[in-house]
Amino acid sequence: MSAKIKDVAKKAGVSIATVSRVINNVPLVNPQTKEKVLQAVKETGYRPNAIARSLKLQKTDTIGVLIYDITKPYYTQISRGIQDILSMEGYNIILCNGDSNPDKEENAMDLFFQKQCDGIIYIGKFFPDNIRQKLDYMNTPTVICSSKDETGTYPSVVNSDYNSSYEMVKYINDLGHKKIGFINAKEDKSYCAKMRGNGVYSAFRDLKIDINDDWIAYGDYTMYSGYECAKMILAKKEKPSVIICGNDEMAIGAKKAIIEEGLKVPDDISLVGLNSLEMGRWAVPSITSVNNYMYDLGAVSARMLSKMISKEVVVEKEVIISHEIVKGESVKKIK
Amino acid sequence: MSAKIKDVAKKAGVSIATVSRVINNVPLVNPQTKEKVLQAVKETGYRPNAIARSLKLQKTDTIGVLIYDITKPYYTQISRGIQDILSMEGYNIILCNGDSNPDKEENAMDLFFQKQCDGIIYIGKFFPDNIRQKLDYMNTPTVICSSKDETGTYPSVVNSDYNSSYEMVKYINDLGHKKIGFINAKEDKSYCAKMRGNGVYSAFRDLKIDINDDWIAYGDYTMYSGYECAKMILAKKEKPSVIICGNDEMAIGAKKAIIEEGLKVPDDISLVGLNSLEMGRWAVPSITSVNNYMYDLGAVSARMLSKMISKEVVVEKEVIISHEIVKGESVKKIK
DNA sequence: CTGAAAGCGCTTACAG
DNA sequence: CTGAAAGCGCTTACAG
Repeated sequence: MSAKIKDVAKKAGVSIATVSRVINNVPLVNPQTKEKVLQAVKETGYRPNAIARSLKLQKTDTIGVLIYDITKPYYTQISRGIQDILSMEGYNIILCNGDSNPDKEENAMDLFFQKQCDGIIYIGKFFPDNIRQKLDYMNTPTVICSSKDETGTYPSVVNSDYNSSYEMVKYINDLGHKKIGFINAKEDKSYCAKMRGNGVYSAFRDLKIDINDDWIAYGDYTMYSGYECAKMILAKKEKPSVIICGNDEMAIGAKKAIIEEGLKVPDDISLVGLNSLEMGRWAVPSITSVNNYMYDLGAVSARMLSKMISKEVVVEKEVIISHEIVKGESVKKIK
Repeated sequence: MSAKIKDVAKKAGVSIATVSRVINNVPLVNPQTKEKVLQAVKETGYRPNAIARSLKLQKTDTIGVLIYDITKPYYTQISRGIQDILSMEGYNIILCNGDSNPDKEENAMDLFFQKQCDGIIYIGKFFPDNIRQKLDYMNTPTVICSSKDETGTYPSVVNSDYNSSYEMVKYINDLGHKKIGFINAKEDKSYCAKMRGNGVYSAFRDLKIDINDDWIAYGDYTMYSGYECAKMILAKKEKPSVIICGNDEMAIGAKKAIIEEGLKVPDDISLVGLNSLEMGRWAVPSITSVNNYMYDLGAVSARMLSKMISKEVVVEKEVIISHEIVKGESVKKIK
């Protein structure tokens, strides 16, 4: 059995109240007493039981993090940003994968509630109503990361997907591209996909770029789906001069498809992504894409949550993380 | 304020003991009483406080998972395997990144101890002595994943790195390669790197393959380091016919370097990795590598820990996960 | 079948 | 400056 506060008290010849005060650095303790206690702590190897402490204090220093799928690089980066900041601020993390599965997500919320989490970060493709309802009941400080609470109850931290996608279209248009293909993820199942779609189509409109339905396809952000979608597009009689992919995974899949068709990137077809990943930068040719600072997305969410927990006023209902176009080798200038 | 067991008891007109029995499905409760309680639970939205429960029961259903860096694909996969199994078995997870940093690792162990974790999974490049000492004191069921406790105190789950590396050398040798380069990670800082190195060099010896020091370089498992190491090797007068890379990240970096030198993979230089990743399979050309079943590595660790916690006898001191060579397009047959 | 009570390991207002 | 005691929200052996 490991040492309890009682054991330390006995060894030091004081009450458990005094031991507690020493452990928690409450001032007014006689230096000699303190010394005795510290000595007893050392001898017993005592570490306070955080569970007992939490029960008394009604706080756990634990944050529930529900993430779509830790395995996807985009989310992995976000989660690392969250973990680093939260751990710096003295919090620890219970992590669950939601997989956009309502049951898993609700179970995670119940867990966070029962575990008395001091705060919650929800990271998913979109923010569903059933989770909002749970949260309303739970009444725990919560930040929505990478999607948005449309009711405005919970603050959110998101990418500047609309703007970055718009700029990307403008960028390739400036290089002479008018025949533009677009492989996006389903826009009704993902907030990112919706915003990226909105940005792309707005730019099409403003720049008078015709939409060719033959060149539009929907994947699911995986490499394989990018490959499949590109195959479909390349099977049409006329081919686009560039394909925009909703993320770099799909761009990498599309690249493979293009090469398999005996075409070259960017000589025959240019390729861009809308969310830069390390592997996109190391691909040959490297993928021109958008750096969304995923790590910062997580870090900012964590800082915001930490403020909310300490009752600091958080005025922002929505923080939009900036972005940057990362120029790779996958785009050719036309004429 | 959310409902406590007392509120439910009052509403149902019973004692808290009875509510507790209903919640925990203790048989001998009168069906009508049970019904009343269930009704009161529903009306109040009561969820038992897991912290209070843990304090009384002296178990938290929480597992501390210390992982090297959740951001690296190899570890991400392991962590997902752990999370899926543990969550199926009713456990939740506190996750920390160790970064091979002794302070971070020790802090994580203290956290797991104070949070009264029922079990621990340690996933690092190697298993350091300071952590073993902490664990000895903590006396918590622990599994070491992807490295090994050389003292044999804690069971470990590892890849078959020695065998897979040996086989890989044999495979390329069978294809006619005798001039073999090797980019590994530092063998004294990582158990995997050591075993992979041992396998490669044993095969060199058995197959009478000469080691050319010009073709040996040490990276750190990142793409960039693979790139740098390959550049170094390619700068020598004579070039190898194939380069073995300790993992696929380094292989992808090396590929970039080879192409930048105006050479082709596999026509001029073949390339293999020793740990297959999805991105390696989608690279062009795809990387011949070893599938180490990283997800299973995590899953098996989790199952083993779960058994240990429920006092089932775990006889294995070491589980070695099998592997499979994944043939890609990055190796040419010579003559 | 059900309730009163002890106790899990802490913290802290209250007295001294 | 220090200690006795209450209490955080549960579970369960004990009585009835």
